[in-house]
Amino acid sequence: MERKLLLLGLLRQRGMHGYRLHEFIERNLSLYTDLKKPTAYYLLEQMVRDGWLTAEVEQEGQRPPRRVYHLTPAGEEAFQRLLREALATDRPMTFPGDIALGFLDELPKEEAIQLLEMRKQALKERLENLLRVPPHPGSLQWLFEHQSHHLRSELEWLEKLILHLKEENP
Amino acid sequence: MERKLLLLGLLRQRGMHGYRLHEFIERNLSLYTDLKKPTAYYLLEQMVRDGWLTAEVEQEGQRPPRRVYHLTPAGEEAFQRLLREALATDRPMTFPGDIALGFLDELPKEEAIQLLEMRKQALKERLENLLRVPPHPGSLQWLFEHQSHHLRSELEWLEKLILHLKEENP
DNA sequence: TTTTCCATGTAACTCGTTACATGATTTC
DNA sequence: GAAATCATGTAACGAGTTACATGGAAAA
Repeated sequence: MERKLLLLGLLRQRGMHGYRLHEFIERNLSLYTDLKKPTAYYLLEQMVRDGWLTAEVEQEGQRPPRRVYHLTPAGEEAFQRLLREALATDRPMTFPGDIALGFLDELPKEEAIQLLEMRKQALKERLENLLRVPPHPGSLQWLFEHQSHHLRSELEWLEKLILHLKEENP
Repeated sequence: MERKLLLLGLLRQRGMHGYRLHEFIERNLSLYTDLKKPTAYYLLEQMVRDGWLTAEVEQEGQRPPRRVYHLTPAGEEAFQRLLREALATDRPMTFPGDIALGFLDELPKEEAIQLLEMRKQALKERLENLLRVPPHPGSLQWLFEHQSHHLRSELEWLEKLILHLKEENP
């Protein structure tokens, strides 16, 4: 549903065709969501079938025809509903990389530390890359803020874990 | 792959049949992973086909027969490989609930704050529930530590966001 | 002139879930 | 006698991905 919220929110600001939409998301929001091209086209057509969007074909010169999407009143309603729902909902998150932590004691401590240092290094680079991104307009900046808060917090946690392993009695 | 790592890691400690395995995961690890029953059975059979596990049928009295799984040398190798890989890998995470933050400014500020307060309340309860869990043995405790670190960090962030919205000039 | 861009899609597949089937056995 | 437990699975479905198809136009 979050993906539909995203598409609706962007189309609400101005009508677009699928290609532009996907391009915009790739360029500006790839850090916060990953919406593949076929998925985007599929969801758009689904929302047309559900009466949330209209699609008019438009052609410029000899370029390929475009299907330009706009919100219907039902689409606007859906957007309002999905937005409120998403904001008010706390979603339990499960970290896929975490299961391995449960078997940390199966490795020699030296090696465990070394592997975690590799993870830390990659995480650090990801954070640095994120901080290089120019600021987003308006509320989009909150996505950035949340992401960077999370990365900093993860880094902090990893450092604490590594330190703890190092200081443990052998 | 994380699911297979989990199954391998548990079976390595002692052989088990699918039902017990799933039961154990449900009881002790449901906060950190969700592995449905049919998925467990499916993955186990897949690993038998791949030569990672052996399965011997065992029957106690008139109870239903059990397929008891044990690691083969190839299974042990796979476990070692998957464990190292998972520990060293930093996985970019995307928060599904976040997209809505990008449209925060589409709502009256009062309502936005109110919705986020609801999210905060749910998050708080989730944290409190987690803290009520008795400690896990050995490395499993790290799963708990990471989860609770993350929840505290999320709560902190949400509080900062709400505060910022409240203090913004109208 | 070959590559990249524009623009839309389909087909096949993977991973995982839900709902259901089976049948004995212990518990209420 | 009814319900929950033990134990294994299948079938159908859903969301999303990858790889591919098409074909003209612009750019290198």
